[in-house]
Amino acid sequence: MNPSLTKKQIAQAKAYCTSERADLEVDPRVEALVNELLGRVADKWTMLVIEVLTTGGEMRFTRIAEAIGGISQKMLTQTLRQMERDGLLVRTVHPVIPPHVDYRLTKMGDSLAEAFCGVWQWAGQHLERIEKARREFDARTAK
Amino acid sequence: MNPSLTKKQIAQAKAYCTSERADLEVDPRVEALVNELLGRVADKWTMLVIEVLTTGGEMRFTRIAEAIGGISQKMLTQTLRQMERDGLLVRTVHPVIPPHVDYRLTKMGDSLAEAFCGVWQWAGQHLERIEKARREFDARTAK
DNA sequence: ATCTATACTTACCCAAAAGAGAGTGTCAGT
DNA sequence: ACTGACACTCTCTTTTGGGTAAGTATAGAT
Repeated sequence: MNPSLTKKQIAQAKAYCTSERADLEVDPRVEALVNELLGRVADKWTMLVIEVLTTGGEMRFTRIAEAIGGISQKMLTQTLRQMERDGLLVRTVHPVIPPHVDYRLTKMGDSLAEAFCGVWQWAGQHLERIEKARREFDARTAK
Repeated sequence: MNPSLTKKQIAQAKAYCTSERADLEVDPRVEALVNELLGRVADKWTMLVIEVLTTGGEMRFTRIAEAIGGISQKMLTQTLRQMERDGLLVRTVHPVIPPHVDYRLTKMGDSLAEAFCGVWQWAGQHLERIEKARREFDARTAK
């Protein structure tokens, strides 16, 4: 898959949602790239870290782990590194002993948090309706 | 974990993003529930199916598979069933031979598509910046 | 001299998720 | 009689995600 992206393709991706999307043909390569990105960026732990840092501001390793609860050191390190690599957060090492490392979201990280808000709100608003739909479906198919 | 949700908790979830979230204490149970929901609803294949059905309208099994590309029958069936159960799409079986089954998004499915738009747009807008961040990170850490 | 705190890394392991591929039922067409 | 179309379902294998536990470095406290 081609990792480069033309201006036109980005314009398409942007236009995708804002316009009436009746017969807008989106280049499959844009889709592939955006999906690959979403797959990495929107995983469980990343979302939780974003949430914690959004509400807590700058925090250090152990405090993030406590705030999330139920994450292993391994997974937290992994997630944090990935997010740093993607430019979603900055990692500041204070060379003291014992070690002290701070994490905070970048502007891009903040903007991702905002983008997620739509989905987050949707989930809050539709939670009950989904649970109802599930109950009905299960009742229907149990027969 | 308690699967029920009070009116107050839903209000909190809704308020979470719209307000200044400085020191808004969100009930951890709301978070747990919304995350569970997002985990199921926002997975890779569900997003792709929503995308395809949003642009393509009512479609049948094989056409969806073609449009997505690279999905196994098993995963498509599984995703579609789950979405039906959650009330995101309706499955219409025409009892003819060979079988003919149509899928289309419900209103709730459409609204989820809209909610995803924020993230989708974000991905389109930040793709290049992320790729740049990655290159820089890799250059930095390769030393 | 030993313990503690902090932020990791490494090695090993398991379970769940996903992919590959074959099988199923039925009728219409050749 | 055989093939193909469609929407699956079943089984088997591979991949991935993620947990546990141990190790590392070093200053300061006990």
